[in-house]
Amino acid sequence: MKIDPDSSADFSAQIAKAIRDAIVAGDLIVDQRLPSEAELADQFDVSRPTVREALKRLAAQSLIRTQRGATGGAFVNRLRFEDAYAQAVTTSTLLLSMNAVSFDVACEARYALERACAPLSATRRTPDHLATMRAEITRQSEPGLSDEAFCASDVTFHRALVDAAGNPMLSYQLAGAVEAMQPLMNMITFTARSRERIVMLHQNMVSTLEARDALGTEAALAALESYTRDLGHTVVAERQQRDRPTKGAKTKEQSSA
Amino acid sequence: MKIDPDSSADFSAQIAKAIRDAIVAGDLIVDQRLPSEAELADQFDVSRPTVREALKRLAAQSLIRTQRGATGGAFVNRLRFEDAYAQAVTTSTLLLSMNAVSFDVACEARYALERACAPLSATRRTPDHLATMRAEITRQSEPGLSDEAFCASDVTFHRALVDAAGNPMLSYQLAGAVEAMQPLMNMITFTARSRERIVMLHQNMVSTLEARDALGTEAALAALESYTRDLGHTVVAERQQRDRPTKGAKTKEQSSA
DNA sequence: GACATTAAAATGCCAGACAATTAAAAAGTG
DNA sequence: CACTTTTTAATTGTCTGGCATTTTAATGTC
Repeated sequence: MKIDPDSSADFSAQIAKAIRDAIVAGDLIVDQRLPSEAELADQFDVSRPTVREALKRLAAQSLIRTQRGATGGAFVNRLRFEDAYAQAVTTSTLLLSMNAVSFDVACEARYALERACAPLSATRRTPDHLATMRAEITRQSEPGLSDEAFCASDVTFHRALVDAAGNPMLSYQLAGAVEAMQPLMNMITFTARSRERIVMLHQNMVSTLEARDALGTEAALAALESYTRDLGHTVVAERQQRDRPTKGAKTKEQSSA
Repeated sequence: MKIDPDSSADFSAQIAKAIRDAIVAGDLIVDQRLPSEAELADQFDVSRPTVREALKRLAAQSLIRTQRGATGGAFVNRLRFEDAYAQAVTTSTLLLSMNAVSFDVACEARYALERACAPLSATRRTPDHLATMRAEITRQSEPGLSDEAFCASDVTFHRALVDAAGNPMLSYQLAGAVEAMQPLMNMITFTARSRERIVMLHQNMVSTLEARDALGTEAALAALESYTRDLGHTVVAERQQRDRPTKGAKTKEQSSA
């Protein structure tokens, strides 16, 4: 293993890339121990702090884990779906908040993906999934429920719908989309939405799932999307009406809380 | 800002988390300069190398960028879709190769997601998208094309299909799924597949897109999925027949190259 | 005013050291 | 011999201090 001193990239970035490539290529397999930091420093001909910076980069991506002690060291980590969720949610959240993605676009993406699960979920849903969804519907019907709790319950409900598809890869891809949307949806719609209507649509979804009616589930999701996007338009329109009269200020509908 | 010396996590992990949370929460906005490493070391009451490790963790996630020189430092990075692609592809690739995800499951997830784009793509596709797809079909028809080049062209084709939906969030979510599948699909199907058939299905897709026939596009995708999964089953069956006669070994159909 | 020089600030990198942790080896003990 | 305790070695985590490099700003000179 060698690195290029003339490269524009930092040593630590180059070393991280070399190790990452080795992992992706399968040259380093799961649970395999990497050389110690001192050995790596020798191999790459850099100092130990530089190696450490490289290892921290990989740790940030959950590609390795480190253990202290005599038999410790850095080990290739088995990347689990749960580990990948958190990163996907953070990334999606920042993509949404930093790129002026409109509520409409985010909403469309989310429901398009979710509808992709519907046929599979209708086929494979188990009683457990239905029970989870029903429990969340019950929760959503409680009068004293806070807005935060309602939204959290909403996420759990939709996660169950996605998980019912029985495809972990699909669940992973959707986790980011669904969870990242939550703060955005909170902010836009919690002032205006009708919980009764949402609960009704959720009930509709569970019924169609129980009947293994894929088209019905898709239709219910489409209805929920339509309602949510209408809400978004209404809120945006209200804001424009409220903000515009005073001045012609260019108000970006960008969230930052 | 403070960190907990009793926590099980490393200082650098805690510091990275604190800064990451501040970015996600919007307390640090895009292009804002973080305090210098020395100042951060003072604030968190740790040494500079520890701060540096934390910053490298954030850099690995493209959350910050660093600049040298007098006005240099660490700046909050605007996370772009392109930056997020690479991470998503790496993560998806490793998820597939490390979690014994079967070809069938991966394939199902990929085409489910892709079908989710079909209605949008059929509505919004531009002549540019159609031209890109046609160019790739032409390329895929060249007799001397290598397997690698054929697969790369296949990815480009499907990327165009996804991009035609005109939703960057959707494109981002699908980039990982489509590109991560490439190595897996290569390995499984390149021995057995019929390029003519794939080209035919691709042509079918372009035609239906041009006609803005959403259902037709979905059907073409479903046909391609069906063909691909059949191929996968055939290859797996052949392998089992080849491997089993010698011994009753439990051969995991797991890729690692 | 234009250009060269210098200074300052910041990251990138290094050497060496010590602390903390962990497991294995060694020693002791009944 | 079996068991417990102690020691030792390996490894990561962290700190101190320093030097090199890069970039901008200020300063001086003609």
